[in-house]
Amino acid sequence: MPKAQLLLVEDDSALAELVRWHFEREEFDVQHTGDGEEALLMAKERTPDLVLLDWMLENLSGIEVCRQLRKADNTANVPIIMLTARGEEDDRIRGLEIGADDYVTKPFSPRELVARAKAVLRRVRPALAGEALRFGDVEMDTVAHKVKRGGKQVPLGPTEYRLLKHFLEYPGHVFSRERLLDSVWGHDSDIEIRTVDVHIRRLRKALNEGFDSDIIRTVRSAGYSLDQDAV
Amino acid sequence: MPKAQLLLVEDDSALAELVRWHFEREEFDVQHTGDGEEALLMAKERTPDLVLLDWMLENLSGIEVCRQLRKADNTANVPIIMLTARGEEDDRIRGLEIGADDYVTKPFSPRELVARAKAVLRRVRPALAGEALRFGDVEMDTVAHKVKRGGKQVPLGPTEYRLLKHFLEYPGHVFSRERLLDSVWGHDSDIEIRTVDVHIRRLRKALNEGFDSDIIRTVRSAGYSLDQDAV
DNA sequence: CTCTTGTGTTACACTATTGTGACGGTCATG
DNA sequence: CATGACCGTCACAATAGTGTAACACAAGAG
Repeated sequence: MPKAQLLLVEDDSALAELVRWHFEREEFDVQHTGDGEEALLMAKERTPDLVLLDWMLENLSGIEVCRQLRKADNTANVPIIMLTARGEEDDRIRGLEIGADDYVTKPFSPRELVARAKAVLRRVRPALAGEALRFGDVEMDTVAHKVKRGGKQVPLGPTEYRLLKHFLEYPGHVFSRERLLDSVWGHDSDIEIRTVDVHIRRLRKALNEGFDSDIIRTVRSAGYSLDQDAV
Repeated sequence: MPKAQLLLVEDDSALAELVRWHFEREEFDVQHTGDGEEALLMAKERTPDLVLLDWMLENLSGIEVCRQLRKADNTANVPIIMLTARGEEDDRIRGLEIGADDYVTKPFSPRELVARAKAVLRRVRPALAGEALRFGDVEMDTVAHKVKRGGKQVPLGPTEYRLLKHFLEYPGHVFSRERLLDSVWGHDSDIEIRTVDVHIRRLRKALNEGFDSDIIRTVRSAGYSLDQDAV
């Protein structure tokens, strides 16, 4: 299983080390900085899977970092957990409204922090949390690399598997062919766009074998998405 | 108006009413029960968008309800926030590990609970966290490329979709046919002006199917706009 | 009321987009 | 190194969506 990339932004270095230790023990890959500006650069360069963000920073307030992260394309969807000494209700609400996914007040239990991090990750990137991905009656076991529909195993080729996985990670989202080429085939591949159609076709065929509803929706001139009810 | 469906499972009825009041004020549609078995039935019948789940229930423990919800196809992906009097770290961690998305200990601030609920929803169903375009009873989820009126899905072609999106982005604004050609078709297209009428017609037809009010207003010699009470 | 202008409605030919099956090549794997 | 699974591409078929014209209808001006 690939490790989850964690970006820890915290200027109390003793605390940072403690947190790092707990997360590394849980197979996270931890990057750390105490500086807001630097955090933004690091996030831009290598998109983390999760950000732990201290509210009080030297250069740039945590809340500002949070806002900036939400603005940039590559980090707009990265989950953020705010860490803070402030326990005021209004602050917590403000943090959540600005786009944080969770909010933990100091002093916190590192184990609970890890549990919360996993809960958030499970939601956003289930595959990283070692969770089974599922949508309707389709279930993907990312550890065993197996896919079932209605309890029956579905044989998939590697590309179909990655394609389905991508859809399962963002259930319901419509992806353009271009976007799918980027995410599933890789940023730099010079593959014909229509190749996507063919693999969608193969994926459909495999998934619908023995069923009469099609869980892949074609959105004309936009792309494809998962959908429970074939419209 | 399409609201987020909230299932509240809580056997302290005074508390339940308080929570209900706060969520309804925020445009949630709240269903309530104090019984675990009943909660499962309700969730099965009408899949909620979010579940608030008390840990201590009469029939079935909250944790068991949580587990059952995760098993059923239609509720496997529904986010769950656990409510509990227990503040023990181990309990919190256990709740999160079992698949809860968040965990709030009593006594909690209702406002914070609402903020947390929204944070979770924003992640799972952006369309329900106020990030969808809407006007009156028409709602557009730009991520899933879906349009609903009064909760019922409306099938639209690509051009109708773009046209409606444009109107929704400037609610109430009147656009001339020329302006619409520019914005929706592109300012270099050499399309007949009357084509706009035809697409307006198609959009109307699709949106008004099964309703008797027309939300598109014709402004004679000026253009079209969205309007709640156009006839 | 009648004329003129603007809008609603429909049918239809045409275009764009997507579905599908076949094919040759490649790459692991035994 | 032989074999089979898998891949990307293409050509053609099927389908959905588009623009236009023609006519019907409605609203205001005089």
